[in-house]
Amino acid sequence: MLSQAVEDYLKTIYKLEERSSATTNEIARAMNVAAASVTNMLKRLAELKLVEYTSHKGVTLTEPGRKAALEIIRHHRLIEMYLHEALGYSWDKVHEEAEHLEHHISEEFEDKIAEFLGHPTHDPHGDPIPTKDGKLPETNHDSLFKTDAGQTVIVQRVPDSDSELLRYLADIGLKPKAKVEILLKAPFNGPITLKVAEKEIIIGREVAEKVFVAPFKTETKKKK
Amino acid sequence: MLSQAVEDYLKTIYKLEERSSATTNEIARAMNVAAASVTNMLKRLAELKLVEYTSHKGVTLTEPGRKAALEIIRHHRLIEMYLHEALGYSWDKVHEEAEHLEHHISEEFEDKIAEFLGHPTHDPHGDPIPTKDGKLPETNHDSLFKTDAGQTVIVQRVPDSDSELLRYLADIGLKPKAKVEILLKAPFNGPITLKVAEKEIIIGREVAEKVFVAPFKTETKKKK
DNA sequence: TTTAGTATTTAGTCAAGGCTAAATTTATAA
DNA sequence: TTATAAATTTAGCCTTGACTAAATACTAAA
Repeated sequence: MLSQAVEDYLKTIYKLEERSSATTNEIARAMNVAAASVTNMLKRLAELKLVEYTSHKGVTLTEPGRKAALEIIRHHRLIEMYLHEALGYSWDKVHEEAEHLEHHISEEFEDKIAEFLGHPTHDPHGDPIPTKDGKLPETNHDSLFKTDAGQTVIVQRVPDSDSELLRYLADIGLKPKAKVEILLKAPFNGPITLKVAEKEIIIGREVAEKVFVAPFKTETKKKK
Repeated sequence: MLSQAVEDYLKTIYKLEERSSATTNEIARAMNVAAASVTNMLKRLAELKLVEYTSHKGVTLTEPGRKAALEIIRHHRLIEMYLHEALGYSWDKVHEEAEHLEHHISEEFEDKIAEFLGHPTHDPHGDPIPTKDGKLPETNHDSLFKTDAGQTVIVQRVPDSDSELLRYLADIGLKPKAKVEILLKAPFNGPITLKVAEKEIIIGREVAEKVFVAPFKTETKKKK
């Protein structure tokens, strides 16, 4: 069994690899530990064959490393969903609890809650839940910030770990599946005016960059 | 926050104190660690003011130590109940999962599952669940082994950690709340014949010593 | 009260994971 | 190409919790 620390490193590396590549410093920053600690751990992970490590060049996950990372991510997102759906946690509180529990549940627990939830594909923040055999749908949504005025979109995903942001987003209705019309974008990366649930709201760049959306398609119903 | 190791020691000490007193060797045996490791830990626990430690004399929990132990036990038993009731775990599997989870849930989680369960007083094995303010009802039941033939009793409690035994007990109907008539006790600590749910069953000493019961009272209904 | 046996503690190790400070490597800009 | 900055690694240290082997303390029986 992998230690919690090892699991946390793998998860972090996985997420960094998604965006670009995982270097010592980036891992250190993401995990809030000293760079020297990371170097140590990377050597150990390499010995465990969980990563490919080249000194001064960063790391990449091996196949077993990737599998392990996805397993933890599956735990995390299933637990978030379970806390929200079964225990009535608000969506800004699920991340922290899941952050601990993800390392300590058994396969049986995982299966039982997945079953209970009807094998969900996404967590409450719109993040996809890896399948048990380690598959994760490709998702590559644009942020609200990059979307042009005049478009109508559906919110797909928001960040999961910033409670304050999540409370704000819930407040203004920017939750996954919400329909959003982009009314106006002020020049020079200024505020964006949206219509959400019949209400007009104005958000700034910082928030707009963190809300990911996909185009709304009217004729999504396939009536054959 | 206390480490998992510290919590496990406190829990073990608490349970040993219930039966008699907690000595280095007994703790070592109960936890499956070397006695020297226990000595080390006892010194640390004493520094943390969680136990009173006198060299060569064993330990007793201080008030904060007792509180902490009861909190873990509350977690454990609530989780067992939750796994059983909400997730359909069989009663022989709840202990092991709870053994891990008990260290990693938040106050909020504790409260949410207690709420969900309607603030239960006992876990699936009949062990009492400490209240949030650290109260635990006195329980001092006799075992089936110590009960005389001819008596009718109600099962109160069975051990929680022996899966095989639990499966056997479930099989023959010896679960908490079951009504049991003691038909016959063979001499020289021999087999005991019981009537449980209209069926006659025969159990040996080893099992009888592990099932705790209280006298059945017909007129328990207080109709004023 | 001596002695054997048992319980306990001491001493010294080890691995995991963290840290800081110093050294080194790589990258960049003049 | 060379100086400097930034990234990374090395070296050495710390704490937690485990271990074994050796020393010591307690207890009970002769």
